Amino acid sequence: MCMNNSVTLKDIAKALNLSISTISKSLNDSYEISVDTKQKVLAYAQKHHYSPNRLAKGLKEGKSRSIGIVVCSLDNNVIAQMLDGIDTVSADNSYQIIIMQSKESQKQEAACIELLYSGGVDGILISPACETVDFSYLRSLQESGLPIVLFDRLSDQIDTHKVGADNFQGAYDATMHLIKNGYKNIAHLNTNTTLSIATERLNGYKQALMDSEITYRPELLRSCDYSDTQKLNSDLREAILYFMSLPDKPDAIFTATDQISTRCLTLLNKLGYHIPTDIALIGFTNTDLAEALSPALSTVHQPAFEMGQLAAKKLISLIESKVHDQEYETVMLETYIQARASTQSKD
Amino acid sequence: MCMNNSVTLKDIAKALNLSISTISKSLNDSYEISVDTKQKVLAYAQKHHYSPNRLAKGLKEGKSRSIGIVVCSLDNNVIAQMLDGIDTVSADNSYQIIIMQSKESQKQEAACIELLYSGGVDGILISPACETVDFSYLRSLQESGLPIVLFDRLSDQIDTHKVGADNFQGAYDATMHLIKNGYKNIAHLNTNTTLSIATERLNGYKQALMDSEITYRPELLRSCDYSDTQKLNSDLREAILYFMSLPDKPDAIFTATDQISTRCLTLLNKLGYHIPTDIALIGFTNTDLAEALSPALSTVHQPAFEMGQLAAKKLISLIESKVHDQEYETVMLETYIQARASTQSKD
DNA sequence: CTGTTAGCGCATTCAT
DNA sequence: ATGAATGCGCTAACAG
Repeated sequence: MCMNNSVTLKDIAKALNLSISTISKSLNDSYEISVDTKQKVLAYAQKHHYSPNRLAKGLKEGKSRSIGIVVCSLDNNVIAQMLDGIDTVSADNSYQIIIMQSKESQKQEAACIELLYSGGVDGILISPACETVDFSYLRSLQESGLPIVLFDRLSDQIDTHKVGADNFQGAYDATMHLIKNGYKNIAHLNTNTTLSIATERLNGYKQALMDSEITYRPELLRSCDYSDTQKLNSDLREAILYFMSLPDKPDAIFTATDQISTRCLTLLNKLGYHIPTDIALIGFTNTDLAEALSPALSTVHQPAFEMGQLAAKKLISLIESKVHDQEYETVMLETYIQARASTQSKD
Repeated sequence: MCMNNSVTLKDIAKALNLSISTISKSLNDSYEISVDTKQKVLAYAQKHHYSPNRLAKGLKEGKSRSIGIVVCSLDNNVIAQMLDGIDTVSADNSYQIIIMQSKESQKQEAACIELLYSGGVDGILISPACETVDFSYLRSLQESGLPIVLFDRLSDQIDTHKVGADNFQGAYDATMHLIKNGYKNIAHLNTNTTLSIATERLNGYKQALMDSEITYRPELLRSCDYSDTQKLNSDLREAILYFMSLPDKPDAIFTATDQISTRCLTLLNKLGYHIPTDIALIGFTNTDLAEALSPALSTVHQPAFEMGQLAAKKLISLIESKVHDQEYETVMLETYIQARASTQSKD
């Protein structure tokens, strides 16, 4: 009987009057064991619900068949979809997933990583906290042999496999969509973080303007504090009021994140602006409810589930490859635009 | 160096020319060790980022300081909030959480539980799959000493701590809210599952009708298949069309789950019905976007985060209590009604 | 074909 | 105050 009273090899050995290693080999279908013995052992094991102790196995084999995941938050639409993708692949490959939240704090993130590392995970999947600028700890773990894959929020501070969305293109497409639909004065709401996804989305926006020969107006860009919902809401509110107070006010807004997109819509409604006649709106978001919103919201959709799947696949391949000399690659999955009423053509 | 190249007791012992047990005792601040030695050991350990191997520790101590969680799906608003609550409490108490999805399949759920059990988790938090009717496996684990707590979806097939929402009252309040606002012909959309939360919500609805002296009309109750989104959508569509074709058609719908509520709203809009003039709508859902929907959706809100927190607390107390003779209790957390445009008063 | 032994990293009991 | 020895459950090298 082991820690949780389950049957162990020893128990079976005793019951069957065989040695522990014979049992182990039988259960692992070793060629050394006679068919007869194997059957006896297997039968007993099944009858008594034997299942190997993963802790012991992990300790012995130097791995735990578990993957550590660090995300900023669990209560988040897009992240939930990514986790779902990660879990699908992990489960298929018999890896358990251990999930931890950084809550956007670099310090807490480090604690998560440390805990996962000492917990003996075989690898780590991480979407860094927006605070995180220092990747030296992660790098040091990597150098000592721990496979790491970045997903969603990427960074060039560490050399490894990375799986994200093509944020530049997504932002470019969204802005172009607005322009094609007759909107020329396009504001942009982004986060005040240094995350690459923020910069890429901003750059996509700028490039679309440039390609359309629309002058970029710095006053139409506002960066909002992401630290908490309260602060985000007040920043957004302020930004919107500012935009609408401009002499040459915008006729459309492109929003850079799930949170910002949906909250912006809510705020515009609350402030009494009519979408899209007063102002059009398109934003990054994965919510299923986009079409049920008032008005139906045009969105840039990220392949979140697929990102999770691919990131998990990359990590598992890293874990299971003996030679660690594969070229690291960065994959950017395509986003797509879902046009709805909030960006109805002006014509 | 252990499995992931981290420093072990042995390494420190060798480096400091001391025995392993001295190192172990120093790090555990044993009274047997001199202050001098302790300091030396501690200094070395910190410098080299020693962290105990959880696998080894778990194997030795017969526990892993980890909690297994089984939910039907990760990609779900309400569940994400519950997981967030669970994680908060778990992290505070230095427990890692291992999350698995049953995808509503009893078979897969059993596999999850087995995996968690053999993984040496100290306890299991489970919200059973809607397919699950047989709790004997879970009971047998419990009998062999594994602490188990049910949350959200409860069952009387197993005797343990249970944390859920007061579904009866929530449904009662929602129905009463409709009645007070002048709606008398109230339809109800529920799942076709045998889950107690489904029955409780149905009973709350019925009781409210009864208390208001409104006759319950069986034709105004439809149960939809929950097996997949496709099926759910088509069932809902059919149900709505059926309701609206009735000679004495309903003037309001009360929906029993997050999925049903939001999809029902989307479908009503698509089918061209105006809410609430053609038909009012209130439902269980926790989405932040309720007020941004078209129209703003009245909801029954569940304290999902708190449910998660409380369930985790209960489980940890079960794990850490030496004597397993505490009385099991079932806690039902209060829901609350958020009234919005979709149930505007008829007057 | 089966059994013995060793060792993964740790805590702990029992010497010294 | 320190160290040697044991065992948690498992696999694997080696012996018989």
